[in-house]
Amino acid sequence: MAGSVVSLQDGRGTTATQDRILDAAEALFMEHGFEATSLRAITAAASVNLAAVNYHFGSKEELFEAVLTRRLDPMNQRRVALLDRFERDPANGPLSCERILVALFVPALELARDPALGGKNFLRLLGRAYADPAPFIRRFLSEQYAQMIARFKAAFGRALPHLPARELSWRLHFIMGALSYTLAGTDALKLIAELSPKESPNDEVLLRRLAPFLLAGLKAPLPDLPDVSRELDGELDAARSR
Amino acid sequence: MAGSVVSLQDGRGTTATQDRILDAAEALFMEHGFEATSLRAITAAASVNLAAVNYHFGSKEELFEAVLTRRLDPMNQRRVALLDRFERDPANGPLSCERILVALFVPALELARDPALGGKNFLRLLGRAYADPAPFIRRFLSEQYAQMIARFKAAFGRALPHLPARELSWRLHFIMGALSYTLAGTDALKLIAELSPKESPNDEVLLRRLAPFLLAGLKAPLPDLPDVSRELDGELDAARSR
DNA sequence: GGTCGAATCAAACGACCGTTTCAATCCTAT
DNA sequence: ATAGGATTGAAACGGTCGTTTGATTCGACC
Repeated sequence: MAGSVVSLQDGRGTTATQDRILDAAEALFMEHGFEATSLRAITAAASVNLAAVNYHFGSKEELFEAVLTRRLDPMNQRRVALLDRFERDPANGPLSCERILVALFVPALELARDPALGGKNFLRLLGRAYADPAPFIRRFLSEQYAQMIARFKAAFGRALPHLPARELSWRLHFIMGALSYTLAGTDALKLIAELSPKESPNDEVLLRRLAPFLLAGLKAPLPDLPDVSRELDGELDAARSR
Repeated sequence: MAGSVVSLQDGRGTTATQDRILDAAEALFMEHGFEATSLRAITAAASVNLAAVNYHFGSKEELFEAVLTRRLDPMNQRRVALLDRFERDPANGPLSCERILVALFVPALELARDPALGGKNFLRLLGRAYADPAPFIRRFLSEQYAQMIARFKAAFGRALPHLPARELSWRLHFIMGALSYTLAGTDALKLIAELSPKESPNDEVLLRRLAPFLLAGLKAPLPDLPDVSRELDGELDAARSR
């Protein structure tokens, strides 16, 4: 029970043991997922006693949340802070979609780039968590993201005044999906190595390809009755009567 | 061992027991993932003896592959067949991106729509599998998808002759990512209910929103040095020196 | 220097896991 | 009808799981 009160042994509220556990858990959760990673594997990798996890974090689920919070919370705060700074900057008039997307991407890039901050491992873990239907994970993520998403939705809404709110919500959903899938990408790294053998396979070239793609999707004309939709109708009718 | 030879008890090469196992496994794998779903839970839900899975499928992993193959194989064959039909159709000249995307989406929609074909459950399971780094899952999926992806990449390449092959590969990757994430979507159904309370929350409205978004991304101008890229550079430099 | 809480440790708990075994049963083909 | 393979059944195998316990060590403070 004493573990629930943060230690004051160092300035950041965590002990060396807790940090070693978090580092090992981050790497193993990323590689095998939550369910398939055992506390014994984590404590062995961290050179720590098995009971230390339950002592310091309470349970395996709480450890998982701590792993996510450690990186996700600062990243989302940086995102909102960056957006605030852009919005207050009087030089550029109304905020463009490009700059909003920059505020969304740059903190993720900084995290991926700085090995001391966890780097690529964490982004892959985050992408996995996004696809996990476990209730406690979904609850945790939506709580963590709710504020940030709301802020960015408002910003995009001002940048795209002609876009109905409902349509914007969908497109933001698609953006977060493509982003998390791309970052989780077990295949993405392989793809980079195959396609760009000269570029070092970091997440930066990845996001630099993703941004124009998403921007075009964001600005796409309204799909009231676009070609693809009509063709979809026709094909589905044809398929139904086959 | 005898189970490895398919029974001839019915016309489709599977027994009623095997079908019940596949149905139960599909639902449970979808809900809890591969690792967190036990054979005991599957066999109990299927009202089948525990040993039946190892008898009929060999192992838990092979059962998982059988669950995927049952739906995925016909769906991808339908995709390629549809694309073939479009390409051979002399009426419409060179194939448009819209029609290629239709060939990619319609078989998924048919599967999602027909409850007898497994419906939404399977698409969610597929989305999960896409994000799973387990080696046997990744190997299986890339084998299953390799042919289909290659065919569609070639088709898109003809429809977008100005787009370098490398860029096209990236955008196809993004498309498959957004598609699988959206279909896996634990959040998507919730989003539909919130945004479109009048529409029945099926996958069709979902894909109808996704298609225009992805089409715009596909046709996006080349990101040689787009605004967002330059802004990204600037912001990253600024962040580095902070 | 002794005290007291925080932290670590080895060991065990009960539960559940995937898989195997082998006898009992079913179904088909002779 | 009956032989023989295909299928099902109950039970157990060895392991691993998350969590708990109770003793032991550590380190700051009066």
